[in-house]
Amino acid sequence: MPELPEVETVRRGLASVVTGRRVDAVRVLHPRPVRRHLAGPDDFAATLAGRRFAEPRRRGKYLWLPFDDGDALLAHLGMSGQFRVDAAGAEAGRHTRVVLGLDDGNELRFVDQRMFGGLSLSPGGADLPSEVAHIGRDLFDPDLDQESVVARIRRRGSGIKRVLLDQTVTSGIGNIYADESLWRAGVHYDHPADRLAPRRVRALLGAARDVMTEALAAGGTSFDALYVNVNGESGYFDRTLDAYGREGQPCRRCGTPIRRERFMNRSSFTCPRCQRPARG
DNA sequence: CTGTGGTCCTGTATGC
DNA sequence: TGCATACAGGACCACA
Repeated sequence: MPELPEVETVRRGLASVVTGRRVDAVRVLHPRPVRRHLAGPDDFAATLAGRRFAEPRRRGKYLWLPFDDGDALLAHLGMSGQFRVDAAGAEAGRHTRVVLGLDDGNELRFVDQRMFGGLSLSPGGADLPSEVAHIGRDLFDPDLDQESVVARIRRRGSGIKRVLLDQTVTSGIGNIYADESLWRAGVHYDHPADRLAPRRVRALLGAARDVMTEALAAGGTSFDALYVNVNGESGYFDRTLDAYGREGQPCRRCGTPIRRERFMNRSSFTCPRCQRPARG
């Protein structure tokens, strides 16, 4: 489940291997990941050929590979998307969906089992694709105005986890890091956002930034082969998760068994003692 | 505008 | 053994 630290790990991996490389032939093996390219898979392949990559960029969970002509290849990994860089002759896995030949004999391969992710060409999108314009700045963005994020969060009446997962408020947080941040800050997932004091919201955002910084240093979180870096290696941050996936195991702060509950049609892991629901 | 719930996808795990 | 069902969930969209 690629969230900000995993996408940033991929971005860094791509930066060292695709920057300055020219795209040769492109093969689309499955049409779904290029569904946002309305002119179709063949046009997608033809329009990419011959362009040269600049340094990959990211906002939240969106990743884009600018070309030196001002356009960009926009990517979202969805649930299970991966970028792999392999020698052109190397065997490709069965979930390989799009292959971009590069001018150094390598191939950039977009691999995606569940195909929630995808690629598209963003005209003029080198600096910030229009498709990403509605996404809020993430907590690693030097231009983030944190106090305006705090204010936006506190204008919302829904549960705080729903607001954390709203990528237009601040981006990059998914189900795993939402649960981890809430655990660290001692906040219940369904606490109405507009009933959290400003200092608690600041603490929550600080916790989110901390946990994602630590995850990034560990190369990202992974439970299986669904998230890997561009060399096919998994991160190991899952060994240090405090809440997510720890149902029945003792809270590392107070020893109370972690509880799993359904919220927004997904699992939420909380400590029933450290994260009390709001009263009323 | 805000809030909510359905939908897309496939592989793995579990139940009968 | 085999079939059906649940589950994983990010982004988007329809609708109240």
